[in-house]
Amino acid sequence: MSGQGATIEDVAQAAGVSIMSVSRAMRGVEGLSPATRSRILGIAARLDYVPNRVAGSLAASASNLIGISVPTLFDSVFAEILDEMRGPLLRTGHELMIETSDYSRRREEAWIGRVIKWSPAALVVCGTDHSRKSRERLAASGIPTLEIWDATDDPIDLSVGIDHHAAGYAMGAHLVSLGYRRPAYIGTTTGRDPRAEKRVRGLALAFGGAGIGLVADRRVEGASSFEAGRQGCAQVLDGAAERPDVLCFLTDHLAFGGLMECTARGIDAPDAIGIVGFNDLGINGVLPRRLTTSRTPRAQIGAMAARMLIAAMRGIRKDRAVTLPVELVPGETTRRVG
Amino acid sequence: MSGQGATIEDVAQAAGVSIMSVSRAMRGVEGLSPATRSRILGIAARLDYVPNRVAGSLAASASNLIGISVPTLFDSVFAEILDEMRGPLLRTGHELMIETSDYSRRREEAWIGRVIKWSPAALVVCGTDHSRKSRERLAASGIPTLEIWDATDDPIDLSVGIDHHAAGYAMGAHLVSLGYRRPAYIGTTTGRDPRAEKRVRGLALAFGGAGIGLVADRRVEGASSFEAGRQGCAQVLDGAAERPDVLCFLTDHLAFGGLMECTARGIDAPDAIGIVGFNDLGINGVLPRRLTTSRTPRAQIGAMAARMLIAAMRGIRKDRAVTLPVELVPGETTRRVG
DNA sequence: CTGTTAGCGCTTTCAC
DNA sequence: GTGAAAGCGCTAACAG
Repeated sequence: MSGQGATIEDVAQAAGVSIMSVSRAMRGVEGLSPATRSRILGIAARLDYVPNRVAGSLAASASNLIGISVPTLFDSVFAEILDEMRGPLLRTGHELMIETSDYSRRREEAWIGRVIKWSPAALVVCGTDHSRKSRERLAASGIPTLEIWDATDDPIDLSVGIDHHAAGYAMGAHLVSLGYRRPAYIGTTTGRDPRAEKRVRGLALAFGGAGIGLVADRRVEGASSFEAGRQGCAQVLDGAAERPDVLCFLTDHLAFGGLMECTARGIDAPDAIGIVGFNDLGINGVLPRRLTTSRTPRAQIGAMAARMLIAAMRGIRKDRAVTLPVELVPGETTRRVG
Repeated sequence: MSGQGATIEDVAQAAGVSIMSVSRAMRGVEGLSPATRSRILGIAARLDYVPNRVAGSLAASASNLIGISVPTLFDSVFAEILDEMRGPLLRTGHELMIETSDYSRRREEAWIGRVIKWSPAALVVCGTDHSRKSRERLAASGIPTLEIWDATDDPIDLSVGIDHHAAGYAMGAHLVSLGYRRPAYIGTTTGRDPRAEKRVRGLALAFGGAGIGLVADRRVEGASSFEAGRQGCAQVLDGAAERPDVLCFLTDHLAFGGLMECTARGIDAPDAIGIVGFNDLGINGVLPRRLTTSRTPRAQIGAMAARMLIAAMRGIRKDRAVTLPVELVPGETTRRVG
């Protein structure tokens, strides 16, 4: 039971028209005199009639649903992207169905199988790293599909994101130029995060170009990102044969945790060690010494994603693969050394 | 088009049975010999058949959807609650449809109107502050409805949350007992957050009992919670006729922003001023001086919410209104004064 | 501009 | 244990 809501039939009867006229009036499609249209709409409103989208979706083999899969809601990056997409998509009459995959391709694949049966108007997945079956299903579905957050030249359908490898490389090159020679990386073990791996590889490549390898590559799990960063930092400081001269963290929140650990040990940043984050998250705006980080365009990705999706649902595909720039933000947790 | 997925008819044909048998097999209902059941399931798997839930929902006037409305995804509190609910609910075959209301009763009401037409298996809304129409619709729908985060004696149907007023009062009483006499409150202007208002009233009541009023009640908007806290703190320090001796923030993230502002001004906590947060968020685990805060049971709320929902969908309603305890956590940003 | 006829893919109900 | 018939509430396609 969906409550005792009025059906299209009730409205048709009350208005003295056929249900098709009500259908047309509700959907705002052509072929109805303005007079009857407004009369029907008035009666529908009076009857508190809300069209049953389940029936509508089945009949039309199409729904107003937009399925969105993100790895997690804990990372504010995805919350920001989602929030930016929501407005435009809601305004065009869509409904969002959000899934979290926990960085699991298997879970993503299972979700695609389920959500596709809702005949969604569009699908959004995170990154470019999907199971073969997922890719096939998405490609064969004919449903507008958008890959967000990661950039690619060869999207399943559409994509908008940043070049994580380039971002990592840019930071590495920056640190090399500052004179850092013993870099360490600290991330998390939460599932596989292909974007993070790309950044590490970019970072390592830049250092490698100067003949330098990572002195540590630590993955930890913590109760929170902050805690993971703190623990990872502790482990690297305790464990590495060589004391790193710069610690590169998965995100700003990990970096802050690491910074707290260094401070607790009397290791001052940037004097005794460099600290680097990623994303330029909100916390960075209030720190006495801003983190050296990379500013990612989350809001633009979200806005662009909505725009591309809405266009694609109208059959318009202009830029299929959009790469947005990442801005390296030198902060006060690194300095010129050596 | 929902892709060229197999339909129930395809499976029936391949198995040489009627579609009813396939339907029974897929849903795992009684009335089918184990042999044919497993044969059908095998063929369905081979054909990659995924039942069309739109058709199923329409036919049964019931879906596996669970609609959930939270104010925002930016507040990690809701991300935590959602994450805890997701597992059990997914395991029982449900699909989550998450909406954010931006703390707007109007948006919540509109969403209820829409989601109800999906014949959801259950509905989750945040808090107890809904429009009259929302309450009526939910009550009349016959759909299991759960109000989370706020506690109430008189739920629409079910509720699980914390007593925000009591939490505010407890903190106020604690601060009074420590000797604080010039409390200020700093929150945000984001829509109306009835839970936050309850906490402030509880706080004010506790101080009022000692003949003390709030010297400031500041609401600010910032790019982030951290930034809002910093700005609110700056405004209170600049604006208040009397310098407050303790700053009570909406959440830990605002408190951290405020703490940074105080530090920047050379106002040390807890020596020169007290700082109080709410929720005991992850950041508090890595601070050199832990914030005095209130630990809210987000995970338990989520777990309990899922449990209550699953039971209710089976027609079982034991505890209709659950109130979980909040733990006051004295930190190192307050001290005995006066 | 408006209405009629067929379904969408599944589940309910009732036979067998 | 299994199947046939009759919809769920709506929209596509066509007729007038």
